[in-house]
Amino acid sequence: MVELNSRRRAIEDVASELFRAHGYAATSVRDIARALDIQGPSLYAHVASKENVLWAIVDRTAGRFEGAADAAIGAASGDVQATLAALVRAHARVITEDVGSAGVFIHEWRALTGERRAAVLERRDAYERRFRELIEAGIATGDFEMTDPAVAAFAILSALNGIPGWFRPGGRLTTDRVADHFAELALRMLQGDTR
Amino acid sequence: MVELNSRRRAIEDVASELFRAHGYAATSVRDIARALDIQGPSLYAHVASKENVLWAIVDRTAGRFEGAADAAIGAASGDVQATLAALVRAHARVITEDVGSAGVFIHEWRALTGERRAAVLERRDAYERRFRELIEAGIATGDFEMTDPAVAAFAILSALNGIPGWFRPGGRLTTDRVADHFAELALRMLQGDTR
DNA sequence: CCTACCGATCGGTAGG
DNA sequence: CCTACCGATCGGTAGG
Repeated sequence: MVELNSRRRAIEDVASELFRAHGYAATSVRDIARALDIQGPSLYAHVASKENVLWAIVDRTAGRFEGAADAAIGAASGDVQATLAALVRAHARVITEDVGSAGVFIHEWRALTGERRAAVLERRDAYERRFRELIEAGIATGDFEMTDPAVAAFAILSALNGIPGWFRPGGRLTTDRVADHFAELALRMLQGDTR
Repeated sequence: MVELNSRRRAIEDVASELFRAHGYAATSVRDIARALDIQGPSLYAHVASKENVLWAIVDRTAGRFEGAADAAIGAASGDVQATLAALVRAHARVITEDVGSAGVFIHEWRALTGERRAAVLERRDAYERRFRELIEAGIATGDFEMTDPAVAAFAILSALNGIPGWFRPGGRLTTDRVADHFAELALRMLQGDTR
Protein backbone atom coordinates (compact mmCIF):
# COMPACT_ATOMS: atom_id res chain seq x y z
CA MET A 1 0.00 0.00 0.00
CA VAL A 2 2.82 2.36 0.84
CA GLU A 3 4.56 1.14 -2.30
CA LEU A 4 1.52 1.78 -4.43
CA ASN A 5 0.81 5.22 -3.02
CA SER A 6 4.36 6.45 -3.22
CA ARG A 7 4.57 5.24 -6.80
CA ARG A 8 1.34 6.95 -7.68
CA ARG A 9 2.59 10.10 -6.04
CA ALA A 10 5.81 9.99 -8.03
CA ILE A 11 3.74 9.65 -11.21
CA GLU A 12 1.62 12.64 -10.25
CA ASP A 13 4.66 14.76 -9.41
CA VAL A 14 6.36 14.00 -12.72
CA ALA A 15 3.10 14.49 -14.61
CA SER A 16 2.47 17.82 -12.84
CA GLU A 17 5.73 19.22 -14.08
CA LEU A 18 5.22 17.94 -17.64
CA PHE A 19 1.58 19.07 -17.81
CA ARG A 20 2.55 22.50 -16.50
CA ALA A 21 5.47 22.91 -18.90
CA HIS A 22 3.89 21.53 -22.09
CA GLY A 23 0.19 21.21 -21.35
CA TYR A 24 -1.92 18.07 -20.80
CA ALA A 25 -2.73 17.42 -24.47
CA ALA A 26 0.88 17.89 -25.57
CA THR A 27 2.18 15.46 -22.93
CA SER A 28 1.96 11.78 -23.89
CA VAL A 29 1.70 8.83 -21.54
CA ARG A 30 5.09 7.78 -22.88
CA ASP A 31 6.56 11.17 -21.91
CA ILE A 32 5.48 10.58 -18.32
CA ALA A 33 6.82 7.03 -18.37
CA ARG A 34 10.17 8.14 -19.81
CA ALA A 35 10.62 10.64 -16.96
CA LEU A 36 10.14 7.71 -14.56
CA ASP A 37 12.49 5.41 -16.53
CA ILE A 38 9.81 2.86 -17.32
CA GLN A 39 7.98 1.83 -20.48
CA GLY A 40 4.75 3.57 -21.50
CA PRO A 41 2.36 0.68 -20.94
CA SER A 42 3.90 0.00 -17.50
CA LEU A 43 2.24 3.14 -16.25
CA TYR A 44 -1.11 1.37 -16.51
CA ALA A 45 -0.08 -0.95 -13.69
CA HIS A 46 -0.53 2.12 -11.45
CA VAL A 47 -3.15 4.30 -13.08
CA ALA A 48 -6.28 3.52 -15.08
CA SER A 49 -5.99 6.37 -17.56
CA LYS A 50 -4.14 9.56 -18.44
CA GLU A 51 -7.15 11.64 -17.45
CA ASN A 52 -7.19 9.96 -14.04
CA VAL A 53 -3.67 11.28 -13.44
CA LEU A 54 -4.79 14.81 -14.32
CA TRP A 55 -7.83 14.42 -12.12
CA ALA A 56 -5.73 13.24 -9.16
CA ILE A 57 -3.50 16.31 -9.48
CA VAL A 58 -6.37 18.76 -9.96
CA ASP A 59 -8.50 17.29 -7.16
CA ARG A 60 -5.66 17.25 -4.65
CA THR A 61 -4.57 20.78 -5.52
CA ALA A 62 -8.12 22.11 -5.34
CA GLY A 63 -8.25 20.62 -1.85
CA ARG A 64 -5.02 22.36 -0.90
CA PHE A 65 -6.37 25.74 -2.01
CA GLU A 66 -9.66 25.16 -0.16
CA GLY A 67 -7.94 23.93 2.98
CA ALA A 68 -5.54 26.86 3.05
CA ALA A 69 -8.41 29.32 2.59
CA ASP A 70 -10.39 27.66 5.40
CA ALA A 71 -7.40 27.89 7.71
CA ALA A 72 -6.76 31.53 6.79
CA ILE A 73 -10.35 32.55 7.40
CA GLY A 74 -10.57 30.51 10.60
CA ALA A 75 -7.42 32.09 12.03
CA ALA A 76 -8.43 35.66 11.14
CA SER A 77 -10.05 37.73 13.86
CA GLY A 78 -13.00 39.08 11.93
CA ASP A 79 -11.04 42.07 10.71
CA VAL A 80 -11.85 42.32 6.99
CA GLN A 81 -8.44 43.62 5.98
CA ALA A 82 -6.56 41.00 7.97
CA THR A 83 -8.81 38.26 6.60
CA LEU A 84 -8.23 39.32 3.01
CA ALA A 85 -4.49 39.55 3.59
CA ALA A 86 -4.52 36.04 5.10
CA LEU A 87 -6.54 34.69 2.19
CA VAL A 88 -4.14 36.20 -0.35
CA ARG A 89 -1.10 34.95 1.55
CA ALA A 90 -2.57 31.45 1.78
CA HIS A 91 -3.28 31.33 -1.95
CA ALA A 92 0.19 32.60 -2.81
CA ARG A 93 1.82 30.00 -0.58
CA VAL A 94 -0.12 27.09 -2.03
CA ILE A 95 1.22 28.13 -5.42
CA THR A 96 4.84 28.78 -4.50
CA GLU A 97 5.06 25.57 -2.47
CA ASP A 98 4.30 23.50 -5.57
CA VAL A 99 4.36 25.50 -8.78
CA GLY A 100 3.84 22.38 -10.86
CA SER A 101 0.54 21.14 -9.48
CA ALA A 102 -0.72 24.71 -8.96
CA GLY A 103 -0.01 25.52 -12.60
CA VAL A 104 -1.85 22.39 -13.69
CA PHE A 105 -4.83 23.19 -11.49
CA ILE A 106 -4.98 26.75 -12.82
CA HIS A 107 -4.58 26.00 -16.53
CA GLU A 108 -5.22 22.33 -17.32
CA TRP A 109 -8.54 21.60 -15.61
CA ARG A 110 -10.14 22.42 -19.00
CA ALA A 111 -8.85 19.10 -20.30
CA LEU A 112 -11.11 17.23 -17.87
CA THR A 113 -14.42 15.98 -19.21
CA GLY A 114 -17.96 15.44 -17.99
CA GLU A 115 -18.71 15.48 -14.28
CA ARG A 116 -15.15 16.07 -13.22
CA ARG A 117 -14.90 19.20 -15.29
CA ALA A 118 -18.23 20.43 -13.97
CA ALA A 119 -17.20 19.67 -10.39
CA VAL A 120 -13.96 21.64 -10.73
CA LEU A 121 -15.81 24.60 -12.24
CA GLU A 122 -18.22 24.57 -9.33
CA ARG A 123 -15.45 24.44 -6.74
CA ARG A 124 -13.57 27.20 -8.51
CA ASP A 125 -16.66 29.39 -8.53
CA ALA A 126 -17.23 28.78 -4.83
CA TYR A 127 -13.61 29.64 -4.13
CA GLU A 128 -13.78 32.87 -6.13
CA ARG A 129 -17.00 33.75 -4.32
CA ARG A 130 -15.13 33.83 -1.02
CA PHE A 131 -12.87 36.56 -2.33
CA ARG A 132 -15.72 38.49 -3.92
CA GLU A 133 -17.96 38.36 -0.86
CA LEU A 134 -15.15 39.41 1.43
CA ILE A 135 -14.49 42.40 -0.80
CA GLU A 136 -18.21 43.23 -0.84
CA ALA A 137 -18.28 43.06 2.94
CA GLY A 138 -15.26 45.35 3.20
CA ILE A 139 -16.87 47.92 0.93
CA ALA A 140 -20.11 47.76 2.94
CA THR A 141 -18.28 48.45 6.19
CA GLY A 142 -16.17 51.17 4.63
CA ASP A 143 -12.95 49.25 5.18
CA PHE A 144 -12.43 49.06 1.44
CA GLU A 145 -12.75 51.80 -1.14
CA MET A 146 -15.69 51.55 -3.56
CA THR A 147 -14.96 49.34 -6.55
CA ASP A 148 -16.56 46.57 -8.62
CA PRO A 149 -16.17 43.53 -6.33
CA ALA A 150 -16.25 40.99 -9.14
CA VAL A 151 -13.56 42.78 -11.14
CA ALA A 152 -11.42 43.30 -8.04
CA ALA A 153 -11.72 39.62 -7.08
CA PHE A 154 -10.82 38.47 -10.60
CA ALA A 155 -7.90 40.92 -10.68
CA ILE A 156 -6.46 39.69 -7.38
CA LEU A 157 -6.93 36.00 -8.21
CA SER A 158 -5.53 36.38 -11.73
CA ALA A 159 -2.51 38.25 -10.38
CA LEU A 160 -1.92 35.40 -7.91
CA ASN A 161 -2.52 32.71 -10.52
CA GLY A 162 0.15 34.27 -12.71
CA ILE A 163 2.83 33.40 -10.13
CA PRO A 164 3.76 30.04 -11.73
CA GLY A 165 4.65 32.00 -14.86
CA TRP A 166 7.57 33.84 -13.26
CA PHE A 167 8.31 32.48 -9.79
CA ARG A 168 11.44 30.30 -9.57
CA PRO A 169 11.89 28.28 -6.34
CA GLY A 170 15.29 29.03 -4.87
CA GLY A 171 15.46 32.30 -6.78
CA ARG A 172 15.59 35.92 -5.64
CA LEU A 173 12.33 35.81 -3.72
CA THR A 174 11.28 33.37 -1.03
CA THR A 175 7.83 31.87 -0.68
CA ASP A 176 7.12 34.17 2.25
CA ARG A 177 8.32 37.32 0.51
CA VAL A 178 6.06 36.65 -2.44
CA ALA A 179 3.10 36.10 -0.10
CA ASP A 180 3.93 39.36 1.71
CA HIS A 181 4.16 41.33 -1.53
CA PHE A 182 0.83 40.10 -2.83
CA ALA A 183 -1.00 40.69 0.45
CA GLU A 184 0.36 44.24 0.47
CA LEU A 185 -0.55 44.91 -3.16
CA ALA A 186 -4.06 43.50 -2.71
CA LEU A 187 -4.71 45.67 0.34
CA ARG A 188 -3.39 48.76 -1.43
CA MET A 189 -5.62 47.99 -4.38
CA LEU A 190 -8.71 47.84 -2.20
CA GLN A 191 -7.89 50.65 0.21
CA GLY A 192 -5.88 53.20 -1.71
CA ASP A 193 -7.53 56.38 -2.88
CA THR A 194 -6.11 57.74 -6.12
CA ARG A 195 -4.76 61.16 -5.46
CA MET B 1 -5.27 38.54 -53.27
CA VAL B 2 -8.20 39.95 -51.36
CA GLU B 3 -9.76 36.50 -51.58
CA LEU B 4 -6.68 34.83 -50.21
CA ASN B 5 -6.20 37.27 -47.37
CA SER B 6 -9.80 37.26 -46.24
CA ARG B 7 -9.81 33.47 -46.31
CA ARG B 8 -6.63 33.31 -44.28
CA ARG B 9 -8.10 35.78 -41.84
CA ALA B 10 -11.24 33.67 -41.47
CA ILE B 11 -9.04 30.67 -40.72
CA GLU B 12 -7.12 32.60 -38.09
CA ASP B 13 -10.30 33.87 -36.45
CA VAL B 14 -11.82 30.42 -36.22
CA ALA B 15 -8.53 28.92 -35.05
CA SER B 16 -8.12 31.66 -32.40
CA GLU B 17 -11.41 30.74 -30.82
CA LEU B 18 -10.70 26.99 -30.92
CA PHE B 19 -7.11 27.34 -29.64
CA ARG B 20 -8.30 29.60 -26.84
CA ALA B 21 -11.16 27.29 -25.83
CA HIS B 22 -9.40 23.91 -26.08
CA GLY B 23 -5.69 24.71 -26.48
CA TYR B 24 -3.46 24.38 -29.55
CA ALA B 25 -2.48 20.75 -29.01
CA ALA B 26 -6.07 19.66 -28.37
CA THR B 27 -7.33 21.36 -31.54
CA SER B 28 -6.90 19.34 -34.73
CA VAL B 29 -6.57 20.69 -38.24
CA ARG B 30 -9.86 18.92 -38.98
CA ASP B 31 -11.53 20.79 -36.11
CA ILE B 32 -10.56 24.09 -37.72
CA ALA B 33 -11.71 22.89 -41.13
CA ARG B 34 -15.05 21.68 -39.77
CA ALA B 35 -15.75 25.13 -38.28
CA LEU B 36 -15.22 26.54 -41.79
CA ASP B 37 -17.36 23.84 -43.44
CA ILE B 38 -14.52 22.47 -45.53
CA GLN B 39 -12.53 19.23 -45.48
CA GLY B 40 -9.38 18.96 -43.39
CA PRO B 41 -6.85 18.74 -46.23
CA SER B 42 -8.48 21.72 -47.98
CA LEU B 43 -7.01 23.95 -45.31
CA TYR B 44 -3.58 23.34 -46.79
CA ALA B 45 -4.60 25.27 -49.89
CA HIS B 46 -4.38 28.36 -47.65
CA VAL B 47 -1.82 27.60 -44.97
CA ALA B 48 1.41 25.63 -44.98
CA SER B 49 1.08 24.11 -41.52
CA LYS B 50 -0.90 24.14 -38.31
CA GLU B 51 1.96 25.87 -36.51
CA ASN B 52 1.96 28.62 -39.15
CA VAL B 53 -1.63 29.41 -38.21
CA LEU B 54 -0.66 29.69 -34.56
CA TRP B 55 2.31 31.84 -35.49
CA ALA B 56 0.16 34.20 -37.59
CA ILE B 57 -2.21 34.69 -34.66
CA VAL B 58 0.54 35.14 -32.07
CA ASP B 59 2.63 37.47 -34.24
CA ARG B 60 -0.28 39.70 -35.16
CA THR B 61 -1.53 39.87 -31.59
CA ALA B 62 1.92 40.64 -30.24
CA GLY B 63 2.02 43.53 -32.72
CA ARG B 64 -1.34 44.79 -31.50
CA PHE B 65 -0.11 44.84 -27.90
CA GLU B 66 3.10 46.59 -28.87
CA GLY B 67 1.34 49.12 -31.08
CA ALA B 68 -1.22 49.94 -28.42
CA ALA B 69 1.53 50.42 -25.83
CA ASP B 70 3.48 52.69 -28.19
CA ALA B 71 0.41 54.80 -28.81
CA ALA B 72 -0.40 55.00 -25.09
CA ILE B 73 3.12 56.08 -24.16
CA GLY B 74 3.29 58.51 -27.08
CA ALA B 75 0.03 60.18 -26.15
CA ALA B 76 0.86 60.47 -22.45
CA SER B 77 2.24 63.78 -21.24
CA GLY B 78 5.18 62.54 -19.22
CA ASP B 79 3.11 62.17 -16.08
CA VAL B 80 4.06 58.76 -14.69
CA GLN B 81 0.63 58.01 -13.28
CA ALA B 82 -1.19 59.00 -16.46
CA THR B 83 1.27 56.99 -18.55
CA LEU B 84 0.78 53.86 -16.46
CA ALA B 85 -2.99 54.29 -16.57
CA ALA B 86 -2.84 54.66 -20.36
CA LEU B 87 -0.62 51.58 -20.67
CA VAL B 88 -2.98 49.50 -18.55
CA ARG B 89 -6.04 50.74 -20.43
CA ALA B 90 -4.40 49.98 -23.78
CA HIS B 91 -3.51 46.43 -22.72
CA ALA B 92 -7.02 45.82 -21.39
CA ARG B 93 -8.59 47.05 -24.59
CA VAL B 94 -6.44 44.89 -26.84
CA ILE B 95 -7.70 41.91 -24.85
CA THR B 96 -11.39 42.79 -24.66
CA GLU B 97 -11.53 43.74 -28.35
CA ASP B 98 -10.53 40.19 -29.33
CA VAL B 99 -10.56 37.75 -26.46
CA GLY B 100 -9.79 34.83 -28.75
CA SER B 101 -6.49 35.95 -30.22
CA ALA B 102 -5.46 37.60 -26.94
CA GLY B 103 -6.05 34.36 -25.07
CA VAL B 104 -4.02 32.46 -27.64
CA PHE B 105 -1.17 34.95 -27.43
CA ILE B 106 -1.15 34.79 -23.64
CA HIS B 107 -1.36 31.01 -23.23
CA GLU B 108 -0.51 29.16 -26.44
CA TRP B 109 2.80 30.74 -27.52
CA ARG B 110 4.45 27.86 -25.64
CA ALA B 111 3.39 25.53 -28.46
CA LEU B 112 5.65 27.40 -30.89
CA THR B 113 9.06 25.89 -31.52
CA GLY B 114 12.56 27.08 -32.29
CA GLU B 115 13.20 30.67 -33.35
CA ARG B 116 9.55 31.69 -33.26
CA ARG B 117 9.22 30.65 -29.67
CA ALA B 118 12.44 32.46 -28.78
CA ALA B 119 11.31 35.58 -30.64
CA VAL B 120 7.99 35.69 -28.78
CA LEU B 121 9.72 35.26 -25.45
CA GLU B 122 12.03 38.16 -26.26
CA ARG B 123 9.17 40.44 -27.29
CA ARG B 124 7.22 39.49 -24.21
CA ASP B 125 10.18 40.31 -22.00
CA ALA B 126 10.65 43.68 -23.70
CA TYR B 127 6.96 44.42 -23.24
CA GLU B 128 7.03 43.51 -19.55
CA ARG B 129 10.12 45.67 -19.15
CA ARG B 130 8.14 48.76 -20.17
CA PHE B 131 5.77 48.22 -17.26
CA ARG B 132 8.56 47.44 -14.82
CA GLU B 133 10.69 50.43 -15.78
CA LEU B 134 7.75 52.79 -15.62
CA ILE B 135 7.01 51.54 -12.11
CA GLU B 136 10.68 51.95 -11.16
CA ALA B 137 10.62 55.51 -12.49
CA GLY B 138 7.48 56.29 -10.51
CA ILE B 139 9.02 54.99 -7.31
CA ALA B 140 12.18 57.05 -7.94
CA THR B 141 10.17 60.25 -8.38
CA GLY B 142 7.98 59.46 -5.39
CA ASP B 143 4.84 59.22 -7.50
CA PHE B 144 4.50 55.59 -6.55
CA GLU B 145 4.75 53.98 -3.16
CA MET B 146 7.80 51.79 -2.51
CA THR B 147 7.33 48.23 -3.73
CA ASP B 148 9.15 45.50 -5.64
CA PRO B 149 8.84 46.74 -9.25
CA ALA B 150 9.17 43.28 -10.80
CA VAL B 151 6.47 41.78 -8.58
CA ALA B 152 4.18 44.75 -9.14
CA ALA B 153 4.65 44.56 -12.92
CA PHE B 154 3.95 40.82 -12.96
CA ALA B 155 0.91 41.32 -10.73
CA ILE B 156 -0.59 44.01 -12.99
CA LEU B 157 0.10 42.12 -16.20
CA SER B 158 -1.17 38.81 -14.81
CA ALA B 159 -4.33 40.51 -13.57
CA LEU B 160 -4.87 41.94 -17.06
CA ASN B 161 -4.03 38.67 -18.79
CA GLY B 162 -6.68 36.92 -16.73
CA ILE B 163 -9.40 38.96 -18.46
CA PRO B 164 -10.08 36.35 -21.19
CA GLY B 165 -10.96 33.93 -18.38
CA TRP B 166 -14.04 35.86 -17.26
CA PHE B 167 -14.85 38.69 -19.67
CA ARG B 168 -17.85 38.07 -21.94
CA PRO B 169 -18.32 40.49 -24.86
CA GLY B 170 -21.82 41.94 -24.75
CA GLY B 171 -22.10 41.09 -21.06
CA ARG B 172 -22.46 43.27 -17.97
CA LEU B 173 -19.26 45.24 -18.54
CA THR B 174 -18.20 47.11 -21.64
CA THR B 175 -14.68 47.19 -23.04
CA ASP B 176 -14.23 50.73 -21.72
CA ARG B 177 -15.54 49.97 -18.25
CA VAL B 178 -13.11 47.08 -17.90
CA ALA B 179 -10.23 49.30 -19.01
CA ASP B 180 -11.30 51.98 -16.52
CA HIS B 181 -11.51 49.50 -13.65
CA PHE B 182 -8.07 48.07 -14.29
CA ALA B 183 -6.41 51.47 -14.66
CA GLU B 184 -7.96 52.50 -11.35
CA LEU B 185 -6.95 49.29 -9.56
CA ALA B 186 -3.39 49.49 -10.90
CA LEU B 187 -2.98 53.09 -9.75
CA ARG B 188 -4.39 52.29 -6.33
CA MET B 189 -2.01 49.36 -6.07
CA LEU B 190 1.00 51.55 -6.74
CA GLN B 191 -0.09 54.65 -4.85
CA GLY B 192 -2.13 53.47 -1.91
CA ASP B 193 -0.63 53.44 1.56
CA THR B 194 -1.97 50.71 3.80
CA ARG B 195 -3.53 52.30 6.82
C1' DC C 1 6.88 -3.89 -14.83
C1' DC C 2 7.80 -5.84 -19.81
C1' DT C 3 6.93 -6.94 -24.99
C1' DA C 4 3.83 -7.14 -28.60
C1' DC C 5 0.16 -5.17 -30.42
C1' DC C 6 -4.61 -2.73 -31.27
C1' DG C 7 -7.79 0.80 -33.49
C1' DA C 8 -8.12 5.67 -33.79
C1' DT C 9 -6.47 9.90 -34.91
C1' DC C 10 -2.89 13.03 -35.95
C1' DG C 11 -0.54 16.55 -39.46
C1' DG C 12 0.28 16.54 -43.97
C1' DT C 13 0.85 15.09 -49.32
C1' DA C 14 -0.52 13.60 -54.13
C1' DG C 15 -3.12 14.44 -57.76
C1' DG C 16 -6.75 16.31 -59.54
C1' DC D 1 -11.37 22.92 -52.60
C1' DC D 2 -12.02 17.54 -52.97
C1' DT D 3 -10.89 12.32 -52.40
C1' DA D 4 -7.66 8.98 -51.35
C1' DC D 5 -4.03 8.03 -48.78
C1' DC D 6 0.63 8.23 -46.01
C1' DG D 7 3.71 7.33 -41.85
C1' DA D 8 3.83 8.54 -37.12
C1' DT D 9 1.99 8.70 -32.80
C1' DC D 10 -1.71 8.48 -29.65
C1' DG D 11 -4.09 6.11 -25.32
C1' DG D 12 -4.75 1.77 -23.96
C1' DT D 13 -5.03 -3.80 -23.74
C1' DA D 14 -3.42 -8.76 -23.62
C1' DG D 15 -0.74 -11.81 -21.63
C1' DG D 16 2.82 -12.76 -19.18
